[in-house]
Amino acid sequence: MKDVTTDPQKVERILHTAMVDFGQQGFLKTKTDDIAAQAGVSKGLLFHYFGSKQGLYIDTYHTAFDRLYTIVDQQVWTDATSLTDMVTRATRYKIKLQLQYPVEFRFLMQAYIDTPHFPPRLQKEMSTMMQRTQEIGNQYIAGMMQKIKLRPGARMADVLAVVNAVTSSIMVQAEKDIATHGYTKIEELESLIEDINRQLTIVEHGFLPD
Amino acid sequence: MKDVTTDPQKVERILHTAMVDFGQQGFLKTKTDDIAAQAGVSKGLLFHYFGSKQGLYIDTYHTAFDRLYTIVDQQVWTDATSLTDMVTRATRYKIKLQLQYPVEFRFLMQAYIDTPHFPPRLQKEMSTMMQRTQEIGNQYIAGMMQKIKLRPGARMADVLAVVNAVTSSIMVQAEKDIATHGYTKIEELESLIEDINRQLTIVEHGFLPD
Amino acid sequence: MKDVTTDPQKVERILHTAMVDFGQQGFLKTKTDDIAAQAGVSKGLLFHYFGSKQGLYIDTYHTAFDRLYTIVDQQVWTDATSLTDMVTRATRYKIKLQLQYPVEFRFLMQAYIDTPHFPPRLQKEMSTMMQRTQEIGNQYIAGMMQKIKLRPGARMADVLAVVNAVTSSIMVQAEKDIATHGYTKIEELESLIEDINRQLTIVEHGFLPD
Amino acid sequence: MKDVTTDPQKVERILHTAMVDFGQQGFLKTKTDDIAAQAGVSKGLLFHYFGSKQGLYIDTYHTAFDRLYTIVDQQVWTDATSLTDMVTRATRYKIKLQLQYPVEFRFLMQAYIDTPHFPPRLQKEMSTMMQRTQEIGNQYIAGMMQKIKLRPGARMADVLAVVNAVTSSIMVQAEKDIATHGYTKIEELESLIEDINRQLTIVEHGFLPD
DNA sequence: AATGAATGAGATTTCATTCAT
DNA sequence: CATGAATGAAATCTCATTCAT
Repeated sequence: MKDVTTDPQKVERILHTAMVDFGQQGFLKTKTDDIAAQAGVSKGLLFHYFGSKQGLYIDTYHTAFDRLYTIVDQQVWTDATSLTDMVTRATRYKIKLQLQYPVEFRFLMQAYIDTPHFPPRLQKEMSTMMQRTQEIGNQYIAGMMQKIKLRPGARMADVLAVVNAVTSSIMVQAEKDIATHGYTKIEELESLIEDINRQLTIVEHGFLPD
Repeated sequence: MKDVTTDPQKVERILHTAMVDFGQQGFLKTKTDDIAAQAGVSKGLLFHYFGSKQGLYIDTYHTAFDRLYTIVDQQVWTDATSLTDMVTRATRYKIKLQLQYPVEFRFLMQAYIDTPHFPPRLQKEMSTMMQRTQEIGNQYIAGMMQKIKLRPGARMADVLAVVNAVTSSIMVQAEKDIATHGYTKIEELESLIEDINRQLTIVEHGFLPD
Repeated sequence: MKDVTTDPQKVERILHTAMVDFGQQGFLKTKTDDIAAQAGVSKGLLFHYFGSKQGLYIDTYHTAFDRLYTIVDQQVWTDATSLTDMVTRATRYKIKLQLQYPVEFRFLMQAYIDTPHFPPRLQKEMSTMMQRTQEIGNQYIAGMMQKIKLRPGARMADVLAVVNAVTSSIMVQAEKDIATHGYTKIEELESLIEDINRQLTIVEHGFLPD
Repeated sequence: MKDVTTDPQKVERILHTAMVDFGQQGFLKTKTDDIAAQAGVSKGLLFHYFGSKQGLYIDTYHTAFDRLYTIVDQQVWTDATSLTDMVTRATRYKIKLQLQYPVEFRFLMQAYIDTPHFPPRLQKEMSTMMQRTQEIGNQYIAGMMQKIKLRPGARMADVLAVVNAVTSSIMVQAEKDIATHGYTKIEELESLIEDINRQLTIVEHGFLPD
């Protein structure tokens, strides 16, 4: 955002609207006219505050990112006793965040998917930031896994990949369920938590009989 | 396609170009001007044949879908001895298809991601078709799994979900590698096959020591 | 102009209108809407043909320049007997051109004046072309003056400067008269020719009594 | 300026900034935002004081005009012995003024050039004032020339025109040199004075051998 | 009097779609 | 059937001017 004096409420309204619209429709399909109208401000103000549509997108990204990643409480899962327990707890926590900040979550997932279709300048800027986000996520899981003792022949990188794959697919499912059924409470998604718990147990012990 | 007399070669060129462009840039960013120019036909013909940009997209989808799913040879993996072997073989076969039909593959993956951003009519039509595709994929894997005897406590649906998650993440990685490094031979992607083999072995036996 | 097929009549109408409007109002004040409307074409076509407002300006410049500088007939004055005769004839010829191509003349004079106010890219491009034009003009006059024998103490460069100054001021006056009174025939501007003739005679012989 | 109570310092700052910006970029390219920011006042005040951008331009013109033409010291050259001497001195004095009041000079020259591109109301108002300025300038020179005895056949009006043309072209050159090289002392422009001296000598005695 | 956030009319540019040939 | 020049609605962005404080 430029060094213009801004009305925090309007900024908030614009960013919120932008997050919703960009998150639902992606960058290209979202119209600045719509954002301004929905936020109850003039088109001019939007450009006065954010310079351009791309500038608004970037600021929206930072807002969503900061809101989510500054409140993450790592303590929730660091005292877990097993990987399954650990990742299950982390996922429950993540889904809670997703329920608490559905707009931010959706926007960030959308941003991740949309990046290749952005205008060049925006694409470049977003790619850099995406990478940073990716790395933060990996650090958390990598940290968790250092305590685990592996079965002979099982490589750490592969276990990480499997756990990541399972977790991602559950998070995508959570996103869909929230969007489709309008869930707002963690209880409504408890079955997903149970799913990941069982699935990770399979990854821990295998699905074949001994 | 409408009931107009068409020149098969031109239809083919248009559909191919559309598949490439839509697959690389998505629906909105792709310009009808570019498709017509690259296909060596007039823009008028494009609309004469396909009615609209959305109509062209739908026809392109059908073409890509049919080309891939009519040639799938299930025999390749149905005589496998273990799930890991089975899925690894299936994945290798899938990656071979991806190398043989990179344009169709890329388009379909892009279509899957893009669907929520389409204009309403297109979105509705695409969603239905997507679901059908999903189901076909699941049937294959489900078919494979019926022969497997599971460890007590492990549910079939969960094993299926884990295997799907692992396979998907590998396929996404394959897509990225192909796009980034321009791979054209299965040998260049053999390490990915080894990855999924090791990862599925972990899923079979677990990563914890007995 | 890009490699698009163009309707010569429409191109002609657009360029003519652009020349008139840019020449009267300068670059910034001229609106693409107006040009399109006056030329009887759609706004879209204008951009289809010329890419941008700046592109249209540059093409208009080339058109004006080429139309004027390809038809210049140097023979008119090269057989003159004295400098005064020579420059007077050249000026009459120039004013004739100005009457024949008032739009081109006005545009080019305006372009010369406007250059410093252009958008950066256009400014750069125009500056280069302006310089070229300047040089062509100087060559003509320099050519004329090589035959002249000067009074001791009078430098060629100074004579050139004085003649240039006198000629320029007459040309500016001609432009004003044409714009103000709507003159269309050389006869109506004959008094200006007489002015420059008398003024150059003064420059030849001085205004002081011997 | 309207009949509002005004803070003289702020008025001064606004007018100075306006003079610089209008002089450098012309009327249209200059933004009221920039003027207000550079003058350290609010945009509101600018409109409160001057009513509109056009109003500000007109007031700026008056200010520049008054500042230059009220301090002109005619004594400097009225005791000259010859026209060349007289005009050379006057030009040196004028260039000194230009160095002392570069902003006012540049603005007035720019205003002279820009006039035809102004919005109608401004254009009308400016034209009138321009004429007045022209006339004042002419009076000075005309005054100088009354003492001169002309060669038979040479008309006063023509001599005046030639001298004006030569002087103008030198003043334009001075403006360019100052802008380009950032000259601030009369010594740095002494060569221009010599130029006009030699050129006027040519006008006095002619460039042809007797 | 003074502010500067806010406005919205208006400018340039894009591109799916049409239609005369 | 085939063309591609032409259209104009719609999008992004600018900036003089206003007005609540």
